[in-house]
Amino acid sequence: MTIKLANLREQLKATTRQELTRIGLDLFLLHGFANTTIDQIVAPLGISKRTFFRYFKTKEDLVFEWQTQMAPALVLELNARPREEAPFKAVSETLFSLLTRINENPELAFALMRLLKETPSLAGRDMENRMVWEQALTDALMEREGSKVMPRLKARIIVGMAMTAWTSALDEWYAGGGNTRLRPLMEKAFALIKEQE
Amino acid sequence: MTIKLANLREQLKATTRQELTRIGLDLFLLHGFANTTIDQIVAPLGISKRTFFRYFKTKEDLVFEWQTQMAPALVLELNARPREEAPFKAVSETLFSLLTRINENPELAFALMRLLKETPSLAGRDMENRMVWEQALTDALMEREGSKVMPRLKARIIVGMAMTAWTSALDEWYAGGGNTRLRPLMEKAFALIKEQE
DNA sequence: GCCGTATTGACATTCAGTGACACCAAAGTA
DNA sequence: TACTTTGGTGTCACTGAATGTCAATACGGC
Repeated sequence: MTIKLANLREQLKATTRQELTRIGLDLFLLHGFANTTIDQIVAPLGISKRTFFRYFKTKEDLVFEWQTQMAPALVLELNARPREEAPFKAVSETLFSLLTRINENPELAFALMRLLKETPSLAGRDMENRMVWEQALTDALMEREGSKVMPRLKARIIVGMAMTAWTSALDEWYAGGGNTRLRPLMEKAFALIKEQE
Repeated sequence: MTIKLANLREQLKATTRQELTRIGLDLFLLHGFANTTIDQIVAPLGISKRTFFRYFKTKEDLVFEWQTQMAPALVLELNARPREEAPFKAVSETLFSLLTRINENPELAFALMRLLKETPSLAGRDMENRMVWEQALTDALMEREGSKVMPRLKARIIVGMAMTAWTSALDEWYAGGGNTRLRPLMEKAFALIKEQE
């Protein structure tokens, strides 16, 4: 995930952006999302509130940086799956690849989920982003299989089922305090989908 | 859906509330959600902006009145299903009961969907509300079957699959301009879920 | 060092949402 | 009927997110 830094300007921009997300998330997790003002976020960096909005369109965007970058990455992942793999299997494996990301820093993932759960507006944005994922994966799946054998409704449903497993397992993990291992839960969830009579 | 009107005060409140949603939706559909201010909504009724927020916590709440009332209604519907019905079937039929509501006024349903599609923040809230439905139905399903045979993860997945069918069919219906009949689409979507190998 | 362009800060403005307080009409009481 | 209590409302003032404008500044190429 390294970004090419053309020049000094880009470097500064990148670090500022990074610092803003770091400080912002810290403050959100500490005092809550609504109780944190933009002024509080920019103060430590000594930049103006106006500048903040040149980095992020909204306060919420700061929380979802990683998530919005995810959709294209998922599509790449899906396209990289072997051609002969069954549709549901391919989509499932694609989502499984996200697991490694979470396992890199489970505490952060858990903290973020807490933030989402206790801030309804953020939960809404979260759902909205998942819809973007679903949309992207649906399109990619149709592309992959050809819209003859895989009409939109069917693709949507296959993707939706995989996402259901993903979401259910993640929620279950969160409900358990984030202590249980996530992978076995995921596997169980995906297995439950398949055995559905 | 008739509400007991205890006294004059309640009557006035009810009609004001009704008028606010009617005018608000009209304006939203006409000029877009963001382009409509609270002042524009309250002006025709001659009430103050402050009063609006005594009826609705946020501007968004005005759009989702009916949807938020839906969760308890769905639970009742699910509880009314015959005991011997298979879990997935029972949940599916529960969601199917929503169809009649939509068919009462398809134009409004379509217009509302258009509003959701063209207003990301509303789409987020929509998803969030669906999560509330899912949560409620999951709890109800566990209750119904007993948490021994129906642990939370399993219940969540059954409900999630049914919701996937519901959502996919609805999206498909919207994509088709709302012209096709919704019920056959729904039936096809639910069938696709079951035949998932 | 000089210049064109991108980035930023300062300032002003709009609008959602909240808090405080006074006011009035409906509901309850005698 | 008159009196009190209560709920709903309007007014005013305020916070904070978000956006537009414009002048100042810093970067990169020359």
